[in-house]
Amino acid sequence: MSDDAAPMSLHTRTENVLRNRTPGNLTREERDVLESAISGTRVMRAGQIAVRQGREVDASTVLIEGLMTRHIDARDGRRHLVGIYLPGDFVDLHAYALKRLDHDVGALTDVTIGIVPHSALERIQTDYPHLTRRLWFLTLLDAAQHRQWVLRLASLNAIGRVAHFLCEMNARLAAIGRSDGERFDLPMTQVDIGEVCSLTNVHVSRVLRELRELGLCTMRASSVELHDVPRLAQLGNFDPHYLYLNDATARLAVSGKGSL
Amino acid sequence: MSDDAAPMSLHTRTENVLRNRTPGNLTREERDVLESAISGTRVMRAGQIAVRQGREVDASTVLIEGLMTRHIDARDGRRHLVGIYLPGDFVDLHAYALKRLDHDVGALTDVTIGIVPHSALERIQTDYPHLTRRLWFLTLLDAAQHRQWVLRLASLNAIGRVAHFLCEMNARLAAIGRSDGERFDLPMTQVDIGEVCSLTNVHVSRVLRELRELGLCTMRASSVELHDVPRLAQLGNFDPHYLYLNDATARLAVSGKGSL
DNA sequence: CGTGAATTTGAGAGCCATCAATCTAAGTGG
DNA sequence: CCACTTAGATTGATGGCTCTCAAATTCACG
Repeated sequence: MSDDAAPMSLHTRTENVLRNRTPGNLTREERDVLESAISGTRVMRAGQIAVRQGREVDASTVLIEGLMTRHIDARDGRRHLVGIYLPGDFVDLHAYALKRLDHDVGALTDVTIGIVPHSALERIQTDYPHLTRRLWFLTLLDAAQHRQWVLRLASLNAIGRVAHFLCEMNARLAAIGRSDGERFDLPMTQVDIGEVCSLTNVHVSRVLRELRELGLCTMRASSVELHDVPRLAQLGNFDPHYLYLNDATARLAVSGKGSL
Repeated sequence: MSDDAAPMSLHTRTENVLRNRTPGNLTREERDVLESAISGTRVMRAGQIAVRQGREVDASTVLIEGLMTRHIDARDGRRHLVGIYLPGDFVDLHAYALKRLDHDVGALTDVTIGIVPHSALERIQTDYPHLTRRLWFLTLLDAAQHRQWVLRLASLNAIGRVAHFLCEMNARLAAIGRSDGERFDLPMTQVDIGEVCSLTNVHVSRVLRELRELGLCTMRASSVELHDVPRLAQLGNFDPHYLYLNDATARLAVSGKGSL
């Protein structure tokens, strides 16, 4: 379960953790400590479930490469995403204190993950109060994103929801160097996007067509291009403050232009 | 700002914190420590804003009496609740690590709150690792509730949302001894409920009528009576596991009957 | 008893779901 | 090299849930 797929140079596994977030990147020492808390890495195929709802777990997962989801299967048989995670995100850090999750964690694409035993987190909690607070902060970031997802469903219509989601992905990907502020890869199907925005794939298709016809963005295969970030942000009522990005990244996220 | 409204006997201010939650109530010592972290109490009138979005804060708030909300004003002028809080809940504990909130915190009714300076939380974090973890757990409970609110909006129709919300309130109120499992006070207007469930007050009215006609529950003024908790829970796809209640309370929350 | 807030009811409209068929692209095997 | 397969995307027609607008009614309270 923990055979390293390929040797990784020191820090490459945690380089994206809290990268470009506002209280500043992790210090060198914090990176070392966190890195050494990873007992091993693991590769999973798209579609696999990493953690099942209700199952007791004794390790958390940091996503190194790929896309993962938190999702809940509703009674109607449909799957609903309540979170989506990028490289550098802890997908189930909250399992450390919760022990059992209230949702599933799955791989949306092929992924590489790092395993962080809760025993290692215990040691961090007793020995590194500052890093502990950064980890706590990470789970609070999650909560802030959840609140924004509530707001997205509550206050936006279909096109606004998709615009908001694309803006969020653009901002978060830019923070980890995977978007230049306007263009990025997003290996999601229209069904996936529907599960995020609570829309049918049929309607997602119509919305993407409208965004295309409005000249706001194009999405072909897994490649997204935002042609007018400011107007998209307005359409989706997107304000990146909830992501706690540093200033440069936040500016990029609403203008599409700038440098990191 | 911190004149105690009325003298309170020791522990009455924190008696509801984590009460009947699953890793067990706070220990006597933890209660003492937490109680002494409260620098004072404050009374606020219904409708007042306690913390404004984006404002930097250096203290958190524990709700002692009354109802508070986390809400975000959308561009369309409508207010959307992203959380609702009961006595014993920390309404903005996350401000300790976040410093600036991504939402407003307001009083839904007249409330009494306890002020917990972040300096006191710092001391707890360095001196009481176990209590720190319980506090972390509290913020994770918030996140779990947020996820369920996402799911409520994403997967349920109007009547299901209201049913789910009433079940949640019943469960959480039962945990703090404010519901007998079927009957409780809930001083909210239909506009308020609409802001929770993302419905117009007009439609909330229709939904409550339908619930009444189905014999599932009646809500008059601020008093709620659930006539058939199991059917309500089914209608709202309500499963209280996300609240991490202890077993007795969880059973009560889906059956309406039982004792704590 | 008057006043304003909250609730209730009705009529009409719009957004998005549902159902169904078609189309495209990529991969597979003969 | 092409028929076949399959997942994903697209388009059209229809319907339902909930919003909007408007008016009436009830309730709390001074």
